[in-house]
Amino acid sequence: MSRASDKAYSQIRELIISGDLAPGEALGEEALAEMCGVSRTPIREALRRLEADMLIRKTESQRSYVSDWSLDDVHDVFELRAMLEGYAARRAAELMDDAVLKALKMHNSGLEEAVSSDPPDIEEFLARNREFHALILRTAASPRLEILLQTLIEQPVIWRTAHHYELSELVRSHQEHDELIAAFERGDGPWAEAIMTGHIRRAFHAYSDAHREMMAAEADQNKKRA
Amino acid sequence: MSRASDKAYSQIRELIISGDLAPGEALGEEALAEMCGVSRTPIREALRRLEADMLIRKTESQRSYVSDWSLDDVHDVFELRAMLEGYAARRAAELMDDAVLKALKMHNSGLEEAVSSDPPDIEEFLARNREFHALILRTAASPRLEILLQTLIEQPVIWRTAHHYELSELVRSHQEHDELIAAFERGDGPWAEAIMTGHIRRAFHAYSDAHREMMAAEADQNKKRA
DNA sequence: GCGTTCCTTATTGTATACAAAATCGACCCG
DNA sequence: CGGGTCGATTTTGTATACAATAAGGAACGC
Repeated sequence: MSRASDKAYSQIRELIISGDLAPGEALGEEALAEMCGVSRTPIREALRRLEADMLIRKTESQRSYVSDWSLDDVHDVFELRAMLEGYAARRAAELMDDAVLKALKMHNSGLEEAVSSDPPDIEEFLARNREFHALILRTAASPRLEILLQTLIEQPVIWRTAHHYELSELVRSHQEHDELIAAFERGDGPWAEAIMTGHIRRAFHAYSDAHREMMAAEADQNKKRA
Repeated sequence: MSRASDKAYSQIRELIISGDLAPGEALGEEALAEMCGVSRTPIREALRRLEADMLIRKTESQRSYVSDWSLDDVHDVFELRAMLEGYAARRAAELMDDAVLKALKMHNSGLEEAVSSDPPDIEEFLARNREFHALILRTAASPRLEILLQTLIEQPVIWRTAHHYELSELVRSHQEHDELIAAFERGDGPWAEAIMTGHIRRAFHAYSDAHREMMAAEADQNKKRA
């Protein structure tokens, strides 16, 4: 993180994920350079990486914009995640050991706490959730699978929408994690895969519902304003 | 392809895929710059892209080397390919149209010709095979799937080894393609997926056998030399 | 002889200047 | 008005110089 290009990368990345840089927004190299306090050279390197992450896109004339996502795009991503994370869970179940299992239980406890508190601590929930899934992925011991999933998981639209999930969805997530842990304890790969696939697919519908709600609320506000 | 960084990218990429740059070999930016007749700036950009393609790796101190692959790595890649290309085939079967079907048949005819000629035209076989699979992938209509598979498919170790496949393997490949086409004609997604998964998994064993042969032959030569 | 330290050298990281290309707007013509 | 062309301005691409950092090797002590 000491190199300027790394700093620029994480800085711009945060701005995109937090939504401070809105989808579709233009990203001029000069402006970013000034913002990050570095020259254009490391900015260009950061932009390349962000493009590989699919967080930005480039027009045919090489100008950079924050990626905008259609519902179809999101669906596409969830389909792939469901398959790949399911596969990861199956492999992880076969390679699971006690230390990892213990860590998973810990993350899921933290996740439950975050959900149970009033009001629910969504950020904490998301952090624990991320850790939980990352740990499973690492346990699957496939470096390429890890790389492939990275780009699918780190999607701002999805994280932002999570703040509008129903509480019941969050509780259900925690329960499914418990069931995953049970599958891991028994080393039952196919079971773990089935739970995980369902878990991700359900997450898509939770996203889809929350998204629809948000759109409706937005349209409502626009009507009032008019 | 007009930009210097693009030229550098494809030039270096070709050298890696052809094997002129051996696995493990160091890639100095200065040296590459001179070789390509451009400055280091576009070279650095090309190296980033090649790293994303997993054709090169970088040490912790940021030096670049041509990727070297263990058999485990190759196995890992084939497992993922089998799953993802299987999925692509299923989707493609559901979205197939006559034009694509015709093109697939054409490629497979070309592939058969390449196999039937004496001696078999391996380069032609590989080219047609690539086209065949690429067309299926495109028909699956999932931009992200396409991106993910790209990095798994374009692996020099695998292409190079293909030259040592048994003739019977090539014939079998052509037959499996025919079966895939039959599944596509009937729009039978699960059938297409099953064939494709098997097709890729068989390809791994063909690779593995050819690789073992090559290793044995090499060891033999070393013994003679000593 | 082995390991360590320090210095030299090679290599990568960053900044800046300039070249090439694209966008935008004014202006002109139909 | 609408459309198109040209040019000014912005933006990206490349080259080069310099700074920072890591590798390699010599000299030294143990």
